[in-house]
Formats: sequence, C-alpha cells, structure tokens
Amino acid sequence: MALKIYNSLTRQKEVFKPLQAPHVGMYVCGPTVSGESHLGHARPFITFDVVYRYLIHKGYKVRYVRNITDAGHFEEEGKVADDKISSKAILEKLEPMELVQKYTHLYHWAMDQFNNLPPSIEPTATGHIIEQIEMIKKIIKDGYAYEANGSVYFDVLKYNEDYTKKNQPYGILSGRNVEDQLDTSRELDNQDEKKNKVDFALWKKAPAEHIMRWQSPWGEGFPGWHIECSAMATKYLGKKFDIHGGGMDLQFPHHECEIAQSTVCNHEIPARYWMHNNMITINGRKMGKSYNNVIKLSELFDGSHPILTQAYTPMTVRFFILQSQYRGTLDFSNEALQASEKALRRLMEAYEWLKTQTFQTGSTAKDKTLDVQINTWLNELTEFMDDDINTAKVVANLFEIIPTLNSLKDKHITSDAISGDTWVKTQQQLELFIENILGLKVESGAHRHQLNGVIDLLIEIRKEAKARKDFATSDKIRNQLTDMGIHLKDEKDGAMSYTFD
RNA sequence: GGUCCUGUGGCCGAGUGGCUAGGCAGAGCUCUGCAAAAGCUCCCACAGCGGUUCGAAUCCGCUCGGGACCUCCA
Repeated sequence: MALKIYNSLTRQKEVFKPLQAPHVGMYVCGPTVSGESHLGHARPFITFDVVYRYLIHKGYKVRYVRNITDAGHFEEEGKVADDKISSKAILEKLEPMELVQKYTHLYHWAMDQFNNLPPSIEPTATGHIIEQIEMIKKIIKDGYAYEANGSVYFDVLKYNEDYTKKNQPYGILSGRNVEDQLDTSRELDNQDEKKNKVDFALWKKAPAEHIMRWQSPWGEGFPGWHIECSAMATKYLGKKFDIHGGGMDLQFPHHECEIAQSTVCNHEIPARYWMHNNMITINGRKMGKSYNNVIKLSELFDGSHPILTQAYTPMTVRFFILQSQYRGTLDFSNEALQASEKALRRLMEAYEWLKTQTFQTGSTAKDKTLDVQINTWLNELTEFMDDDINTAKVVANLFEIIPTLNSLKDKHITSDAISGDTWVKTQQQLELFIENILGLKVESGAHRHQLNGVIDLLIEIRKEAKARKDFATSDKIRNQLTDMGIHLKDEKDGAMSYTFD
C-alpha cells in the first residue's frame, strides 16, 4: 500500500512519490531561538519526527533539514534591550549570540526529552548570510526585487503578473489573490519605501541601534523574514525537493514568499508536497505569543505554570499530540493531558510485559475469531499511517489489542487462544509502531538496581506476613510504598509486581 | 472588512453515505483478606432548521456558534 499525504498546495491527499527514490528531501521550518519553546511548538516537531521515522521505516533514505532562525530582529522575550545604557561596556550589552546559545540549548534539550530524532542537517540563518545575499542578488538581477534606501523588497505585483501567466500566481499555496490583499494589508514601518504594500523585505537596512548586522551590497543590514528558508533549502536539498513542512500559520505569508523567491531563482516551486500541521489551542484559542496564553515546555514538564494542576512528562505530551491527527486543532486542558497520561501508562505497561514474553512460532489458534481480529488490527496500523499519517487511528488500534494482552497476562485466556505466529507478529508490530514510528519510550527515571533490590526485599517480607495472615504488616508495606509512588500489585499466582509513578 | 476552516457523547478526539472508533471520567459485575490493577458489561453522541437519498453525523442550502490567516508566529 502506498503512502498518501495531504498536500496543502493541491488541497487533496496524494500518493507520495519521491523525485529520486529512494532518496527523500524534507525541509521543516524550525524555531526562532529568541525565546523558549512552548507547547504549540512541540506539535510540528513531533509530527514531522513521526513523518521522518515513518519514511525511514518505508525504506527511504531521508535528508531531513530543519533550520534554526537565529538572525533578524532580536530581543529576548519580555525584555527591552538596554542599548542606550550599555553602550560602554561590552559585557553589559545584549549579546545576540548569548540568547541564541541559551535558547538553542533549551530547544535541543526539549527535542531530546520528546525523543525526537535529530534532523540530518540543522542549518542556522546566521551561518548562511552569504547564500541569502547571493539569492537576493539573483532576484534583483531577474527584475523581481528592487532596492530602496538600503533595503531590498520583493516585487510581488510584477511576480504575480508574470507568473499568473504560468499558472502560478502569488498566493497559490494559501489561496489568496493579490487584489484582495492590496485592500487589507495593514500599515507597517517604512511602508513608503515599498512600491506596493504587498511587497515583502528580502534585506533590511539596519538602524543604528540594531545589534545584528552584516555587510551587503546594499549596506549594513540583516536578511528579511523569509529568505533564509529558501536559501538553506536550496543549498541542502536542491532546487526541487519532496516535502516542505511547518505549522499552518506559516502558510501565509512565510511559505508563500518562499515559493515566490525560490521560483524566481530556480524556476519552479521548491517543494512538491507541502504539509501543514494545525495549531494547539487552549480554551479554543490558538496558543501563541500574541494571545499571551503559552505554556512553555519547561513549565509543562515541571508543572510550574499556574494553569497546570500537575506536571506532565515529555512522553505524555508526545502521546497527547499523537492521539490526534496532525491536520486538526488539538485543544489543551489538564483533563485531556491527564487522560493521556493514564492511557499512555496502560499502553506501555501492557507493551513492556509483552516484550518479556517468549512465544513459539507456528501452532494454530483455538480462538480463530480473535486471531483474525488481532491480525486485522495489526495490519491496519500500516494502512492508517499510509493514510496521511493518521496516528490517532494507530493509537486507537493499539488500544484494541491491549485487552487481549492483559487477558493473557492475568490468565483470563491462555496463549494458545491465538497462534504463535500471531503472538510473534504482535510483538514485532507493537515494537515497530510504539517505539520506532510513534517514538514512544518507557520513562523510568526511578528504576535503579539498588532500589529494585530494596523493593524485592520488601516484597519478600510482605509475602511472609501475608502467609501468616499478618495483614497489618503487609498493608503497611504496601501503603507506605504507595505513598512514595510505588504501587504493589498482588498477582493471581501469589507473585507481586510493582510499578512506579 | 477580505480569504478560509470548523461545530461529534461529561472531557480530549477518529471517522465513513447504511456497519462498536479509541482514550479519560462515570455505573455495575468478576477476581481479591483488603486494595490496586486487569477483564467483562453499560453510558450508542454527532449545533439548529430545511433539502437530496431507500438511507446522512457523513452531500447541498440557510441560521446560529467557535476559530485561523490577512503583522512576528509552529
């Protein structure tokens, strides 16, 4: 079965065909490292991590490029740069690289917490100023950009006029037309420098107080908002590559501008499939800086944000995100996260137990119906992923299988209910989908050898107490362990198992 | 104002013209010294009003509600 993905450019699901199989080039817009990542940022990174993992599973050799935006108009969030006061001492100055360093580290830390695979290349905007300048020069040379007072702007109307003839008007991705925008664009600084209000900056002249600045043919300045992605994507993935991903809010203007820039330079739309994840909302409203409703990832992980009733682990957050399909909005609430936390625990406990079991292949199923059903559920996992990465349905099917696993564990059924082949397949498929594709892993900070030894000892004592019906002692052991977040459970055969919070 | 999306049970969320989504919460039962887990069962929803159809939550229209983008934004 073939992978189908929804292409924002054509507004329909399309069979995925790489330009040069088995190679796949994928570019995803990364973070601006002027502040800490929040829950909303986690969605694209987890979504495209799963896309990356799935493409690899499909046998593709993927080059996954995800940039870091570290150039531009930078100030630390919530702080006003004190340039006037600090001009004397270098150490008192706001040093952009210091911010970039700090937030890049935090971002990498968060990605690691989420168990996201690192991209193949993670280029920075500041590391590609030359490429951006070269690209701008080419756009000017071809007549689609003009210099004005040390800044350079893209001539949207000219582009639109010429490329509409080639069936590729400005607005092709987001479904807008330039005429509408001429009426609605808001007033911005230096509007008068532009020929038209819809034109966007490729290069901006740096005001005297602006700290980040580079030499260019047009004087000292810094690159515009959209050119870095075009330059870096072209450099590492070529003029035309397979997948371009990012959040829906980047569709316009960011990706639209990328298309225009790259089309002028490379004569074609840079990417074949455009994938956009939807937003995470909170009380129905998009989580975003401008709405002042963001929950930073560090706050989520330690529960310090006022709206949170508790801390949530990175895997809980990852699972929460994967329980929905990436193209729909996802509404945050404590209740929803708590539901994910419990569900994930049930999933992982059943899966961890399954991993420890050994099954012989062959044999026949005593419960033919169940055997067929399990195989159907397992086979559907691939179908669902192939259908535009529907992780919500994948997760739902995993939960269909769990009762059977727990039934075997609790000896409600015997292992010959389904065939040995099916058991082995179940083990293989669950490992593949849970760990390799969804990227979920067991979070086991408290598991230590010594601790396990101590618990084993307590279990021994408790067993002895139970044997002589000394329930006061046995309950004391269990209750106090529970208070510490260690849950003892009496199994059917008299054994005791335990789990950590 | 322009462009577009959306409205599913207490909550989060899949979904297809006719067949149980799934999770969490809630109720009952089984197991158990008790508990916790787990299993089984129940809770059968699709904003409203029309229309198309043998049949619509799923297609069309209208009404009402919510949201996104048009500015940096994942």
